[in-house]
Amino acid sequence: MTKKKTFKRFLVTSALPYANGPIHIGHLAGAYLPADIYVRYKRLKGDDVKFICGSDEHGVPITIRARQEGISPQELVDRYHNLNKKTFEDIGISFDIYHRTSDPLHHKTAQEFFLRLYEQGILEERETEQYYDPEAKMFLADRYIIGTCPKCGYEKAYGDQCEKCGTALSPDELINPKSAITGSTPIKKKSKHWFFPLNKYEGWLREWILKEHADDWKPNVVGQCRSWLEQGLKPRAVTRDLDWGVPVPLPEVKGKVLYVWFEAPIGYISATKALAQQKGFDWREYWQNEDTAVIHFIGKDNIVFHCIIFPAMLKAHGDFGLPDNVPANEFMNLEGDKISTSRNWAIWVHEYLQDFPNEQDLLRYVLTRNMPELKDSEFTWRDFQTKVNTELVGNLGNFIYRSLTLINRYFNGKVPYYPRDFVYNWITDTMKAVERSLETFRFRDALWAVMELAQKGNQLLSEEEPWRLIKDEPEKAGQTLSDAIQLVAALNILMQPFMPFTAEKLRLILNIDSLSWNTLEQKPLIPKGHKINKPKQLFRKITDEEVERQIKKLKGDMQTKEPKGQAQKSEDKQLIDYEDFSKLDLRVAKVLSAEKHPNADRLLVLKISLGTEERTIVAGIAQHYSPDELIGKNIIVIANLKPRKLRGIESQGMLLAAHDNGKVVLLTTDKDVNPGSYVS
RNA sequence: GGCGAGGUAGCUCAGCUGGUUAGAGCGUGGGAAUCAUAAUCCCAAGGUCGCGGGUUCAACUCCCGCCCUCGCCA
Repeated sequence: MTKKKTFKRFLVTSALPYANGPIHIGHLAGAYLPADIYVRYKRLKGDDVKFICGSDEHGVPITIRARQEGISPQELVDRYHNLNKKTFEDIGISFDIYHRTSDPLHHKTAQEFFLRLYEQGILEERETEQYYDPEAKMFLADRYIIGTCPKCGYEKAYGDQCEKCGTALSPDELINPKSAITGSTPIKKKSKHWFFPLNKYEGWLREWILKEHADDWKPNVVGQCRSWLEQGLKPRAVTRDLDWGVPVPLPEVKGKVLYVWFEAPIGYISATKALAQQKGFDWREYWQNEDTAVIHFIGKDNIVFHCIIFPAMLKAHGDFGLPDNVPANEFMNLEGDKISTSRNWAIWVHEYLQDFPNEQDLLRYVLTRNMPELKDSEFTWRDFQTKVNTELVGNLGNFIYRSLTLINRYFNGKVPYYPRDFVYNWITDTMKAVERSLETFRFRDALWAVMELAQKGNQLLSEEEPWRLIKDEPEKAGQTLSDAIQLVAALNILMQPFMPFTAEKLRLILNIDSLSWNTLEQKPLIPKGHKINKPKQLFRKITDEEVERQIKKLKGDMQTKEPKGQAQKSEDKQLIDYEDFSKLDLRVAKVLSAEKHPNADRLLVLKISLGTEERTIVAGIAQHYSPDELIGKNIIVIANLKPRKLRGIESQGMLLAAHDNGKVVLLTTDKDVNPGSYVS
């Protein structure tokens, strides 16, 4: 924050989620939760803020997916638009509007934007030659062309890259190219397109990002932009040949739409317009007025679009302001692995809401505590449990509950005295710390400052022991509890942006209605004589069983997916010669001992005998076999596999097992044979 | 391969523009307390700050090289 500008209005956006799948915790922690916290805070302060989002519904992946499922693209996006809209509502992401890019208003807005650039002569017209699938009647993006890799001979290389040998390819290099969609042979076809000359904005972008925003944007954001700018910007096609999307608004043009990268971010503008229509304000105040701060919350994969491409578009258009900040987060990993939609390695938010009904704030809390603000972070169910049980239940919930219980018991629910001065100091210090952190997008720090206030409350109670004072010096006990309830009231306001559901519950218990941020400076927050309601627990503990069930669900989901992939792979496997097979040294081994791997849930460490020698092997079968039932068994191992460390323990071989729909069954011998016997 | 971000206590993470004994939470060990969902409070132990050089009176913090992770690009 180099210069503190004061803004009259805030326009906050979260990345438009692509409407071909549900929302997972990585999305939430990256772009939605931080934005929501920020917006809720701004609203509490009484600032004028609009929170904008919506579904991104165009593009090739959606058409492919719809084709696979035998439904129309519109049906597909309807499904995920509705699901995601509801998911966001249920988890408490308080968008002022959740719009969608298939809406006519967006089509119109995007087309007008295009025409403005077109009429100003900014767009460059070019004719290109591309592959075309005559059966599907569509042009093919590089990755939808499959053929034989000229380098390694792999038959299923993509038009942009061979996954086998890793070489970058162009579709022209592929031998025997086929359409990935219909399998037919694509033909070359000429097509006319319009390009946006990004290169012309390079100098301006350098100045704007690397100089003006070098200090107030996050280092990962500036760094990523620098990376792009150093490599040089090139003109980018604004249009493409496709029938699903925003049609190019030129009379002679048919079968072309605006490219998603161009049209989707305009969705922020369309959504604002839609909201303005509903609420009756002028949308231009939020996009075309210097007094408005535009803030885009996104994940790190989206930096280039929000910091380089979209600003260049806005600049080219001429009427728009530019984003003031783009606080991109890094990624959240899950149980030691990257979140992956295709492998189903994810916690889907709508499923969390089913498994933990009315416990939105537990997830919101843990995701915020571990938000990937500065680097990739890690979510585990164990950690979820620990944080909920120790911090939410043990610290925050406990302080509030014991304070209210005591005041209820000893003073009939009435606040007996006015607080002492130090309480006001604690509260204003916390308020300032939270403000400072939130204004600089340090959500974890902000939340922690709140939790520290609760801890101070616990310390106060421990030191002064009102339950003891009540016997001989009841007025002192009353003083302590009057202090405590001020802290509870402050916490109620402070937690509001992070845990709105809990804040609402607590508000009812406290029997208060004023919730504005300014109340934190009010003396007292709750007056003497105020009557509170009977307290209830705000949080509950997460049990070991719940954690285990979730972990099992996560891993099970993945396993049920695997067989499919493996079956497909086995069809892909090429025929081999006997020499290839004879390279394998397969042997019978006897299991001497087995124990759990100290650092991995899924691994067992086996000591085996090969007759002449003993070996250690590490096998991923802990979920299917207990160590005890393995001892003494004959198993089949590959004895000449290169040794490899698995979670710190070297595995000197590999055992064989059959895989069936998530079941794993060891191979063994029909009759007993000596350890070390060859298998062929 | 190029560029960017990161590699800090057992785990999850903070450490601004270089400056006294590198921090927090959890976990671990010990103690106090019993109002509170065996929750709370106090104390302690735990780190070659990825590796190797260099600049400096002084580097986790700057420079160079290397290794590893993630991302973007080709």
